[in-house]
Amino acid sequence: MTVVEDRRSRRTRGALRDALVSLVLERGYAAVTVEDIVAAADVGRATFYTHFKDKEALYDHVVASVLQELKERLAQVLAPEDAGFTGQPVAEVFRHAAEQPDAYRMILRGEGDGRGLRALEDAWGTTAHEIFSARVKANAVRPRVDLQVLARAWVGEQMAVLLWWLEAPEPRPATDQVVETLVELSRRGRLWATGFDSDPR
Amino acid sequence: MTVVEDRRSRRTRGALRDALVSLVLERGYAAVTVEDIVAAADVGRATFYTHFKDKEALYDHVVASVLQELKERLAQVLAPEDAGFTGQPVAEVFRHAAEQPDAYRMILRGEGDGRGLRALEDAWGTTAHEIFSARVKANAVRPRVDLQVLARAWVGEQMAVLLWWLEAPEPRPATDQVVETLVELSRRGRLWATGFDSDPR
DNA sequence: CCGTTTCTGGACACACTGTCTATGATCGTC
DNA sequence: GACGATCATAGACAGTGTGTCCAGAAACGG
Repeated sequence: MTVVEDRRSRRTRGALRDALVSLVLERGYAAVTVEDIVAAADVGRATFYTHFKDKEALYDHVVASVLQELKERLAQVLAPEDAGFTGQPVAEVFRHAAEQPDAYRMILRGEGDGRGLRALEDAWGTTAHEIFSARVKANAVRPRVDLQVLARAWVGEQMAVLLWWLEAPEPRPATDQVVETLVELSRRGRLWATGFDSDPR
Repeated sequence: MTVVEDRRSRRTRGALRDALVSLVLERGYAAVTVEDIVAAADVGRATFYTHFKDKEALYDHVVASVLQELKERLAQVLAPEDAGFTGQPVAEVFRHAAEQPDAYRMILRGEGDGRGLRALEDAWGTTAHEIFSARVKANAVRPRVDLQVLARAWVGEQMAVLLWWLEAPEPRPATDQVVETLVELSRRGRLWATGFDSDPR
């Protein structure tokens, strides 16, 4: 087995990936046919089926690639035992998304009947859970809220803001600024953002 | 034009709606065909097309029905000028979702390429924005965070938790308890949930 | 350069779609 | 309970996209 893929395969797969993503963003996943994809990628239809079983397999391949990269990045950021709350992991996700905004938009919009969305949610949620666990351990306290729920909530918030950010017209607000806002919300709560620091009632 | 729909139409449409939702939850939207739907609903295939243009139209109809109901409910809860933060609107959404959990699960999972998800996000987000605006006005402060972003984040958080709640094995945790947790997170921030009240960075 | 791998168009059976028509069943109403 | 209006239905139809196969052409890496 060769280490590096045949150039033709590489080119073909890349073209198919790009074609899928851009067509889905344009028309929606359901409205995209394999024939559309091969036409956009300028590839023979028979060729498609030598690489992927069907449209779904190509979609899953794209999602898996993105998640694989993301996991590797997050692993690096999380390496130093970091019970503080620097927002590093969040920033890393935003940076990654900025590098391939289209794929992220496809996933976050829920294209593909939300399969990519759920996969991203799981991957991100696992990281979130680890962060919260470390924090609880470091503070030696009993968590006030079930950590699974907390992780879900946190991830849901971030994914929503990430999608908003990716869909915003360019030039987008600076990554650091958005991340800083998210961290502040986690730190002080949402009421802080619309009123006084200590809220009566 | 008659006020009440013909009984036959009502029955047929209801059966189609239920069939779509349960099939989608079982196999995923893309894997469900019109033939499957009419078989499950025990309706002739020709009949389907007298009511809906295609599968997508049926899906949109279901989503629109849910959102319509939700809007009416939220309007009632929001009627009293309520700048406090009672969590009433959130509780109302959870109650509504508990009444038709399957439709909500279909939507929140992102089935239908996320179209329902986006529609729900918009409806809910509008309400959220109104709530935050009222609060900012009541406190006569300049919001620290763009209210659109804030609304997005809030809604994202709640939708994530709602889905978790709906997918949880029965008996589900009590609505009030989950809502109370969400309100607390908004009030004090997420760090509070995993540590001490005043957190040193 | 040569053996291997990939690409390709065209043909095929198949599943599902969306439309139409004629007939029978069920409705609301008087 | 009878009647006109509306709805449900089976079956036929052409059309579109799918997934598989093949044999020849092209591009690859060593």
